[in-house]
Amino acid sequence: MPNLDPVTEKFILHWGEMGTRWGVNRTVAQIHALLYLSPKPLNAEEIASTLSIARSNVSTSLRELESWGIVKAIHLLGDRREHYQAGKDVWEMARVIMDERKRREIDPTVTLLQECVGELEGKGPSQGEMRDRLKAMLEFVEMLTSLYAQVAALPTGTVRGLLSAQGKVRSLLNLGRSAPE
Amino acid sequence: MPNLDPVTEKFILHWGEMGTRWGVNRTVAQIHALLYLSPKPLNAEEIASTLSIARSNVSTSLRELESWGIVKAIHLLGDRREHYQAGKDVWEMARVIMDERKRREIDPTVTLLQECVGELEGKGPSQGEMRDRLKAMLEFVEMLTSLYAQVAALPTGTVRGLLSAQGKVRSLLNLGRSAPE
DNA sequence: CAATGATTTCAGTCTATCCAGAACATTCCG
DNA sequence: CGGAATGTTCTGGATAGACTGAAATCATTG
Repeated sequence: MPNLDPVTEKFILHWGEMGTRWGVNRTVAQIHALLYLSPKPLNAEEIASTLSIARSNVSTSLRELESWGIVKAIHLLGDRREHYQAGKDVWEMARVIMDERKRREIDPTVTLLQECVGELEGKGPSQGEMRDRLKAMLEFVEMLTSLYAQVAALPTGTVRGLLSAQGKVRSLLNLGRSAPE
Repeated sequence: MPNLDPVTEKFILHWGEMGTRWGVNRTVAQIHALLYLSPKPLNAEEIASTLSIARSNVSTSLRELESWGIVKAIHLLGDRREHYQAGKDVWEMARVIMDERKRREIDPTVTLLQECVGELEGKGPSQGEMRDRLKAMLEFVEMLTSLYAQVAALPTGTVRGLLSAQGKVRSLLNLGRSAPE
């Protein structure tokens, strides 16, 4: 396979490193980076040779990426092999990833916190402080969830507009509350 | 040291597990969970025996937590040992962690993306698509950064209010743009 | 239904990270 | 100064997870 363009390689390596810092397998992240930049869908063999990793590794990593919903397999006419491509809309990609991490990690955490708070109800004031802390944590996570859900539901373009308008969030949020300072 | 309350233990174990999923050492996360729930500051020895880990491990983990700025060492009168306590305000805690991860991970990513885009300027249209992708990614990260900065700058109470008002974000954001649907 | 091509599964190996324990350093007090 | 208490650094062993290569499975086509 053609040797990697230096810029592509740089990006792939960084993306892989970034993955490990956020609990994503390095290889999985690298494959995703490669597919994201690739102008055309790639088959498993191309991915393996480009990144110098075993085909079996590519196979499992691709399944992982598919389970996250950010890589799709497609078929090309006249080619039996599966070809893979990554979603190109970064906002959509982020939304899918966040949804999935919420489902896998945040939701169970909310459940656990609810259990913890529940089990402490009726306990003496000796544990009152602890219960308050757990409650605060629970409320925080629920708040984040709600905030994210609202932002994620917005049409893509709307949120993009925030970039151009510094301070917009503050002024907007103030509207619904007490008088602006 | 007194055996752990079952609820505390449950929370600590979950928090440790959660940490590993987000690139945080399990022990580090567990110590943080313990300190967050503890009604009083704990010294290294207490932490070690409560969690059944080596003192050396506690020492390095505490330094890690201090470097993140979410655990502080304090001194008690008449006690030579250092005692450690975690910040109690979850919103503030999240802000500190996000700031730090931005500094350590997002900022370098922005730099790298800028380099990548820069190196592709002037290259032929063969790489045009790739440049557009990298640009899109760069803009997305910068947008997130800006959005986060704006939210983080808000007084704590303001954001909390969002929890009670479902759909508020949408209606607020619409104000600055075209007519609501 | 063989034969070839493509993909997945699996068992074992390898490696990065974590962690315990020892050695070392520092502080405090008699 | 000696020794106890506290805290840090270092080294080597243990472990979880990642990765490979081979074998098995599945699909396609003549």
